[in-house]
Amino acid sequence: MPVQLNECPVEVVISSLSGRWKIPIYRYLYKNDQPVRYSALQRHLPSISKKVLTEQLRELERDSIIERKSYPEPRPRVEYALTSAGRSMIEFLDQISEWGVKHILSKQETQQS
Amino acid sequence: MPVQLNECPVEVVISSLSGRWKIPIYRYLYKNDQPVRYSALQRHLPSISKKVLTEQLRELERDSIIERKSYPEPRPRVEYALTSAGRSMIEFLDQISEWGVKHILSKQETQQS
DNA sequence: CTGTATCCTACAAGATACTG
DNA sequence: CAGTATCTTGTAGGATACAG
Repeated sequence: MPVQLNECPVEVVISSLSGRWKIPIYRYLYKNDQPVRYSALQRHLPSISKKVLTEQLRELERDSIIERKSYPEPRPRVEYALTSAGRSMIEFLDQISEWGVKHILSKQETQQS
Repeated sequence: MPVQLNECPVEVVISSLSGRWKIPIYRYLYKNDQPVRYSALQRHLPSISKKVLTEQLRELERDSIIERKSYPEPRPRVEYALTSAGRSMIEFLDQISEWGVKHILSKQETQQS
């Protein structure tokens, strides 16, 4: 039986987390635990350009991991936050982290910086 | 505090699973539960080229997810299998799958094929 | 402040041919 | 059988300038 192109939920989820800045964005939103402004993300990720930041945010939004709220006030303001689905990813992310610490960091003991 | 470039184990693990064919390869090795020949992988993933297959295998090997054993017999033979670290990924992969089924597939109910 | 619009580069992935 | 070696292409990501 040949491979089924993207019927596999694991592939879909992995690829939705695969952008260069997606995990850092996720971590920041998760840690803050409240809506965060575009400019705050920009400040927190100093080496990201606006184009790329917007792209990564749009993709996370398309994948229902974050949500975007716009307040077109005198001073325009946009806030991003994890959806409840996004927040619930923490369970497997924690397990991934644990796996990584166990199997990656332990291999680097013998390396010099 | 700015982002730490790849001190984050989650980023490392996600990116080690991010290749186009890595999850399909993983799934095949996991399902078979025994060493699998290069040619068997090729047959199972009909649309992959040898160059790409070899690349993906080398990366999975570098990341200690699979191991390669070569038997330079009359008819050369190479077998790939999950390492025990690789096999232990199944725990979070299962959780990812569960998350995906719950949050992705359920959104597609309203789509037509 | 929160974005687009362009342009550019690097690299992942594919097609195809050749090899020990 | 299990790969390299080349060449090509698509796309992610970055630099920079402009805009509502």
